[in-house]
Amino acid sequence: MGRGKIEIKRIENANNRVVTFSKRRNGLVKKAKEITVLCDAKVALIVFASNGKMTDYCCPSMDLGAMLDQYQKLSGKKLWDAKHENLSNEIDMIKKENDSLQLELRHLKGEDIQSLNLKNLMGIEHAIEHGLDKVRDHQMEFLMTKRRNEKMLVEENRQLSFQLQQQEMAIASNARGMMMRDQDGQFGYRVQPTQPNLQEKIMSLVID
Amino acid sequence: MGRGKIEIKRIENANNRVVTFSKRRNGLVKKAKEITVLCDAKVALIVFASNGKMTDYCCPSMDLGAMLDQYQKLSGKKLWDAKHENLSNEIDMIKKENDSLQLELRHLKGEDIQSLNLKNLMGIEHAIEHGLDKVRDHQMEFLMTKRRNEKMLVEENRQLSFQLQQQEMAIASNARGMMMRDQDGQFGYRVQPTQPNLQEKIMSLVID
DNA sequence: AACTATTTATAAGA
DNA sequence: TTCTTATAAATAGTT
Repeated sequence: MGRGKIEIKRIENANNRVVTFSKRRNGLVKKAKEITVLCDAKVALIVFASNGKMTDYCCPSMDLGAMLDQYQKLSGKKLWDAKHENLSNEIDMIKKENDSLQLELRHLKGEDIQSLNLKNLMGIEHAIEHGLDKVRDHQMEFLMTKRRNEKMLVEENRQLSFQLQQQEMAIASNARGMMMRDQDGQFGYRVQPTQPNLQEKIMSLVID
Repeated sequence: MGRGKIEIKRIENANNRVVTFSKRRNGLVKKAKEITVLCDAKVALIVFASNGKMTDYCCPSMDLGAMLDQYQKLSGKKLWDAKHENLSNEIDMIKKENDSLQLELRHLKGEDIQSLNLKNLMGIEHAIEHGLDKVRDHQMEFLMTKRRNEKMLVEENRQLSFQLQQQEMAIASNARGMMMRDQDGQFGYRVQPTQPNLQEKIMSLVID
């Protein structure tokens, strides 16, 4: 339908090919619209040019998603259902793993053990005992740390008291000389702990 | 293009509509194929007749699924991606639940407890102790059952031995009379336990 | 992008 | 549905 007849094979001249594509694509979309209106048909059309540019048409009465759902039903071919199935299978797998974890957890808590035989029970008992040992070991570490810290606190207190006492004595012995020169009492003494941050550190450990 | 010009509006005569649909659908598919070959284009076409019957065409160089993937990328519209997202989210949720179960499990086994504080440790200790109690209770039930079964076995043995002895005595006392009439010894005695299935039942319990 | 000679599609009829 | 055919529509090559 044109000045000359053409064979239906790839148009080698790139420019002609692009022009023809443009004309025929428009014709195709027009025809799609026409059959939609004339015949109550539902049409979905997607066209990619060789340069990747896309044109699409979908009848106004149904969106593409619905068209494709219908397509899958009628053709039996899977578009996204296959991907869905993969994901669903993965969900099933994880759920099963989850269930077995939950069961193992309940067993370790002594629940749902009615159906277990003696061998299983003994295995679980050993696992629990082992866990208990470890947890208690760790608690013990905590307590040891606490005790060490308490000892350090006590020692620190002792040193502080000692220093305080020494300084009070120094003040007392100097008081008389000071009284002579410092009428306003503007020079005082501050008591500084030897390791100023240590007490805070220790307290946080003890409270924890 | 035909014997007369027609307006592009729904064809009211049902028969004409069906006929026109058939002709134009063929034309549409033909044009789709032609542009595919002539212009290196990728075309997907789905047509539903008003009676629901479907026709589809997809260029040979790309399957419909790939076409639609591309469509989603280029158009930004979502076809199945939304459904996928839901499933993916569900997977993430279950995986998280899984992880926390695994962690709880490891804690009960005394693993990965370095980061726990004393309060958590004590909670876990109590859970473990409780579980251990329950498991041991249940083991104890097993052992009690076994012991009961052993007693029953012993009692059964005692009765069987007694019956055996009695029958042997009976045989011995009748043996002389028998010898007179039964030269071939074809008549014998079978020892039957009083409850033939009991031993098997008990054995299965003990072995379990 | 427009033009137009031709081919192609198809509406109506059988 | 299919075939036929007159005619409308699409479009290949040209400008």
